[in-house]
Amino acid sequence: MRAALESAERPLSVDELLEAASRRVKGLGVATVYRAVSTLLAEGWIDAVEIRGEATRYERADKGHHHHFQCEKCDRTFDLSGCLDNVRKLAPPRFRVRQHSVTLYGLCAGCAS
Amino acid sequence: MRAALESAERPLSVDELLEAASRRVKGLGVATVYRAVSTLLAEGWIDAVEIRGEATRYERADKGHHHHFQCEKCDRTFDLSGCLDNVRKLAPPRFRVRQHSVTLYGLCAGCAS
DNA sequence: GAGTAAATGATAATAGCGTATCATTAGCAA
DNA sequence: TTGCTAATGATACGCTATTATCATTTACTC
Repeated sequence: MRAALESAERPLSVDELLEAASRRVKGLGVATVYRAVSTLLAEGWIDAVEIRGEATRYERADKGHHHHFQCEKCDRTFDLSGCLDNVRKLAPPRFRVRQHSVTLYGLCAGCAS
Repeated sequence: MRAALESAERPLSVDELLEAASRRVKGLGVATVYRAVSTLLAEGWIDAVEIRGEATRYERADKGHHHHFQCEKCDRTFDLSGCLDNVRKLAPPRFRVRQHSVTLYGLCAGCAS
């Protein structure tokens, strides 16, 4: 399970994780994946990536602050590197910003060609 | 229904819409709200605002391009004006960006005080 | 007012995602 | 092997948001 997440270069959903991990271990069930995910989340080894209308994905927690790209065709989520420095400035006065998310939607390199 | 959305200064969820519209018309049911929302969406009079883990909100479609702020305390969604000009640059080469969303989370002016 | 078609509201049904249950299996010490 | 505990997988269940159903009401025409 860890290996699957470790080698994935993008956040994986429970289904993707199940499929990836099944290649190594046969006859894996969803329950086990959910259990592993809970544990890894509690450990802080992975973070949840939530995208509107999508199943939650999970990725290694040691990546720095970054955002995501959602492919509208293959439905996969990719990491984007970096961030925008002036995001917080969008907030009206007196609003306290604690976090933010930037998500791009479109076609990934594979689907765009 | 239209009046409720027209006078709201922020996107409303179906529940909020039901409550707001009920003040004008008595004994309104959820089904009617959902039906109205479908119609208005089809007409293009409103747009859906989807935020991770939140029920879909709806707002007038004639506002320009903008983003949203989600209050973590009162659970209301607010409009932010403007956008960041270099958002698309976050995408890796060969990725085709079709749209993007920027959402800030934190405390709104009311809840921050 | 009578007749008819469309709109409404209460609620059952569905769908997607995640959790709980529980019998079975795997691991492992003696 | 035997016995025992923890982990696993199949699946039932639950929750939330939305849609479908259908009897009833409303609106409107004659």
